[in-house]
Amino acid sequence: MSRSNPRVLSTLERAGGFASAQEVYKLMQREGEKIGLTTVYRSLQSLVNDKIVDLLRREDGEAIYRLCGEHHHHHLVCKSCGETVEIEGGAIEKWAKSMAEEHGFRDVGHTAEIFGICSKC
Amino acid sequence: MSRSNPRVLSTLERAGGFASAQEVYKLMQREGEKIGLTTVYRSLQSLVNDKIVDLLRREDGEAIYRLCGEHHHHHLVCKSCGETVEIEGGAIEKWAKSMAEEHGFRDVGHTAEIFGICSKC
DNA sequence: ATGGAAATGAAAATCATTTTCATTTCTGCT
DNA sequence: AGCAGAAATGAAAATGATTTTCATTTCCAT
Ligand SMILES: [Zn+2]
Ligand SMILES: [Zn+2]
Ligand SMILES: [Zn+2]
Ligand SMILES: [Zn+2]
Repeated sequence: MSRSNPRVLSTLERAGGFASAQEVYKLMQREGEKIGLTTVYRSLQSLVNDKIVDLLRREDGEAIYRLCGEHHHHHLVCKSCGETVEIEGGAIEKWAKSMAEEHGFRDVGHTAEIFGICSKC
Repeated sequence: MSRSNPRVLSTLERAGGFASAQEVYKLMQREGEKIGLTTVYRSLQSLVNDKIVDLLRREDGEAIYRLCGEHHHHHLVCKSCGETVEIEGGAIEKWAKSMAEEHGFRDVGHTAEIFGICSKC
């Protein structure tokens, strides 16, 4: 396992904490950083392992990486500008738990995201 | 736009209503059906457009297609065998709506899935 | 039957991601 | 400083799903 190259994390931050590997790579190129695409991929993977960033998927399946607080939470995302608000999911947590119990499922997790258009857009 | 080849839908049903394009294709091959991979892709896309199947993503980003009732609902999925239960999301609907309002978002939608291990597994 | 539209599928193209592997950089030790 | 092994790096090739191209076939209405 390789450690994350700190410039990758820093670039992801600069990108608004929300970008694909290809985007991070292109951004670093434009800014004159000398780095290989492979290292960008490896660093982002490593950040995901360390739970420093979330890995999710665009509609087309491309992986996007998002900087992320440490506790369990959900997101409210602007479909237009990408602005992301971390929100608490109290109601979801209970819903997931009760639904799982009702149907006899164990070891349950869940995903929940809200997306729309933010007030600025 | 092309119409969906009915044998594709029928195969997806036979697969348990849950498969990737590649899997549907391989299954049809094994069963001696004469069909091209391109047609399988086109048919599945068309079924998604018509909202007859859901399109979601495996962890690795591969698209999987799932037969699906017609009204808005959520899913409880077994990570082991893939068994899927359609569930109502009353609590989620309210949560999503209130969170969105609270942060000034409009045109909001949401996704929510619960996954765990079913009682059989 | 006939002409145009829709469907089909083989092959090539695309594109994100992973793998390979040789080279470079780092680290601890003498 | 000098050296050895470990870790990091990145260019190029490989992979694999999905899309595009395009020529051919099937349908359908007249
Ligand atoms: Zn916005
Ligand atoms: Zn939650
Ligand atoms: Zn199961
Ligand atoms: Zn809902």
